[in-house]
Amino acid sequence: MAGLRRRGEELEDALLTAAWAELLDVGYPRMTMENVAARAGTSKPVIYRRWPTKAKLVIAALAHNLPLEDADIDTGTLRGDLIELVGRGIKRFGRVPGDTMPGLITETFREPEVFEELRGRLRTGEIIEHIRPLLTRAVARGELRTDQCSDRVLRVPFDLLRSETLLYGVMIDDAAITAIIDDITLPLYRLHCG
Amino acid sequence: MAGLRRRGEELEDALLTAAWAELLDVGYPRMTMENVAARAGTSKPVIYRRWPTKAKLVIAALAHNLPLEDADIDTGTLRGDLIELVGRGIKRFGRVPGDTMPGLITETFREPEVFEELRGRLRTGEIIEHIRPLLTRAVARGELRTDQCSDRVLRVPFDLLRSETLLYGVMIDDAAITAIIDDITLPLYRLHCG
DNA sequence: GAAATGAAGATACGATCCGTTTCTTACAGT
DNA sequence: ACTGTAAGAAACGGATCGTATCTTCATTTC
Repeated sequence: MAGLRRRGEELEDALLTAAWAELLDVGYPRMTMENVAARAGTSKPVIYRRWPTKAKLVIAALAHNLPLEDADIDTGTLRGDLIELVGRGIKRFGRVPGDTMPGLITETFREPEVFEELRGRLRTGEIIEHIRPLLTRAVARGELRTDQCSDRVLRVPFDLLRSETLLYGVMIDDAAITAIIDDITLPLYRLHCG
Repeated sequence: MAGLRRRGEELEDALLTAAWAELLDVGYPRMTMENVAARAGTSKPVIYRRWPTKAKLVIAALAHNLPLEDADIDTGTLRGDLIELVGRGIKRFGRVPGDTMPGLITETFREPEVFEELRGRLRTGEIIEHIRPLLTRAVARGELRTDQCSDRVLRVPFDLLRSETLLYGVMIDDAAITAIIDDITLPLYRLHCG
């Protein structure tokens, strides 16, 4: 219309940003492809040429707008490191509308490929690789004896937080975090690695 | 049409049973009110006269088809009791299609009233009241010193199982259960109540 | 610089499904 | 038998997904 036609990365950025804004504004179920297109100043087919479904668009928007800050954590104590790591996780996911993950899980449940992609982003792989370095450093400091323990034990703080996030809404305050770390996670780690 | 018109409880049972069967067959997102009505041998308005939304129908169907067996558990040890309790939980939720809970959460997120109802069924109330008696009995036997500990600690086994169920599908084997009980739950309970 | 290629953007469409409305007809209580 | 309430059938409006069509611009290629 205005003789200005975006292409490539510029257009893609606009779409993912629009999708993210729409998600924040109205939540997953009320986010429509039509509105995302309108917000990006374009039309639906432009979206569908890139992402075949709403679920895949949202997954792409998540990755685009919630980059993993893999910055090293080193507060000097295992407790401090854990609180920092979990806090970042909360801050990161706190920005995701609470209905997004359930929405994605529901929609992709019957599509193994997309569901796998989603699981991969939440599951062991990513999370464990963030926790284990903290343990290793704690061992180096003498706080623990070994960093060898099962993934299931390592995952505990994140599994608990995810459970609370999904069920109780997104708001998790500092008291909840310290409770999960001090009352549950640290004792477990000490038991298994101390 | 055939001159046979059901009423009251009989009809309601047929509807809830049909909803449950439909849920098992095709999962939450593909379950339609139309098909539920057809399966029950009736029509949509009959459903909508009882439950105003799909979400409420499904919640009712869950309650109808997954009765809480509140039968007392007393295996003689806290470990045995916990494994039994968790096992029942798994058997119970293992029959719920994996996409049902996320589907309900997604759809009811913007409807505080229904969402509250759903939370109430999963959260503290129900679950805690099932775990605490086991603790009390363990105290009576001398296995623990007190049954006073935070709800969050008590909930741990169920939160972990829910997390695994949501992310990894419904299949949770006995090894996972005993790992959650022996490596995580019991040590925590002993720490906080021993 | 002109032609060819390919994607942008607008519009409209088919399909599905929710929840509602309307209307007829059977059953229950009096 | 009479009457009111709810069952059941059918059709509708609205939203939204994903697709198809067609024109128009921009980039690439000669």
